[in-house]
Amino acid sequence: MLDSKLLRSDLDEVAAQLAKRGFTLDTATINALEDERKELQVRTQELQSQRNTRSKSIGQAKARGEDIQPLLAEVGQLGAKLDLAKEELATLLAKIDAIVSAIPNLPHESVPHGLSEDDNVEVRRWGTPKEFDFDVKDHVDLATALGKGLDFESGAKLSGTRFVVMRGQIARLNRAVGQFMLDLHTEQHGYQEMNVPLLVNHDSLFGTGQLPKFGEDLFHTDLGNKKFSLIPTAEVPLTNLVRDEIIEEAELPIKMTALSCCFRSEAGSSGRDIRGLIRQHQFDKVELVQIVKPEDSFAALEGLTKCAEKVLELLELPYRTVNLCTGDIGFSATKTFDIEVWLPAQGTYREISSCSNMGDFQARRMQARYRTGENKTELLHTLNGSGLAVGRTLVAILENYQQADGSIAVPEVLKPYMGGITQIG
RNA sequence: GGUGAGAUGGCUGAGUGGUCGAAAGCACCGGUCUUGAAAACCGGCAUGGGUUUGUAGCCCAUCUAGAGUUCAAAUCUCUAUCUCACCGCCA
Repeated sequence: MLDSKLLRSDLDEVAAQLAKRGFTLDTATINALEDERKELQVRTQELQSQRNTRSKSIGQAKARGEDIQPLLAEVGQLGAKLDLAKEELATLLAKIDAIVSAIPNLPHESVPHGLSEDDNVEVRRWGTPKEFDFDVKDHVDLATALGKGLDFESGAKLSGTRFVVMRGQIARLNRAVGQFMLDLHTEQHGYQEMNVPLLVNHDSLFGTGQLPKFGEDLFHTDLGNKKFSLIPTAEVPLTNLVRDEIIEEAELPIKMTALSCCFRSEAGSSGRDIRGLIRQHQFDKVELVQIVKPEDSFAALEGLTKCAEKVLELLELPYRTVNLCTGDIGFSATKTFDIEVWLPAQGTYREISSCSNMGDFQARRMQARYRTGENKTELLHTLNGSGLAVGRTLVAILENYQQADGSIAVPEVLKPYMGGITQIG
């Protein structure tokens, strides 16, 4: 959510910033509604003020034992006028709120301009893709051959397309990857391990920006009067921990990590990445979240991104890091780095982590604040990133560590998590 | 699932229709005192919004949330949510 003061004072500048990310702001409509709002709100508050003072005088007159009938008659018509004004105002505010809630965050000045992913800027590259002296297989063929380690047919039978059953050492490898990441971030990077609900309420989804605009990307439950949604990422519960809170400055920064299942409807991507583990309805992910003071957030983004990259470096998987352009960053983000891992079967780098600084955009929606040294409350900044997506890491390991006979070498750092075995198959 | 009790400012907690945005205590901030600190004393201290050149003033809203009664609601009514206790069921 953008600052409503900014929208009032500098609407044209906001529109110009948003245009950079391909979002057209209807300034004429907003201005018209805003004028109406100003007039109506002032009038409503004026009526309320009148009612308050008269009610007060009735109380005082009664206390003095005077006849209050004339006063009652006078205040009578006020009520009807006030009710009408309040109703009109509520309708108008709801209309404005619907528009403002759907406006994305402003891109930071360090974000490259561009309208599509072609304009993203690579900022660094690590590792060298391995040369294979045999025909590489993709992760589906590799894992299927290993005792149906990845079983998409069973996934389809149990649930449907975009679901998978993992079996044996592949299932264990998936668990090992998650454990390894979690241990790294808690033991080396100073994040606190968290375990959070996978079903959350609508307030939480609004807070991080999934609602109202992106409801169709989520799975929803509806049990009587309880409406929950499955989390698309642990960013939602972790970040919402500070919703409606005032944090003491000394407690900042807050750094949290969680390994969780994530659920996505993939409504807009039918036909994309149909094969394999890349785009599933359900997958594991280790999430990194930081809650920081405003002046620290861009440095924190660099640090958080580094933590995610470290996972790939320890796994010895080549990657590149990309500064997303204005047209490619997400709704709530002011700046985003994507980390892409090398996949030999596709001969390309594929996204495995997305690290974003949300600025105060989520904090304003959540009313997440901190108390400054001067005893004032100020909005926090929130950041999050995958550290990493477990399923996609599994894909990268299978494909990068495959050997000529179809077996998979176990990455050095994962051996303790795999009971000491050195290869699968 | 059943029964009962609750939900008030950063925390504890008073307040059952009329200057209540809310007593008091704690915490916090400033000051006096002190070589310094503590104690004591004095003062300050909620949030969101509107208006405005204004972090001035004025105004509005907020005592879990929503709806209602009333000229007037923290206070009365209804609904929801959450918390606690006991019972039942259960991984």
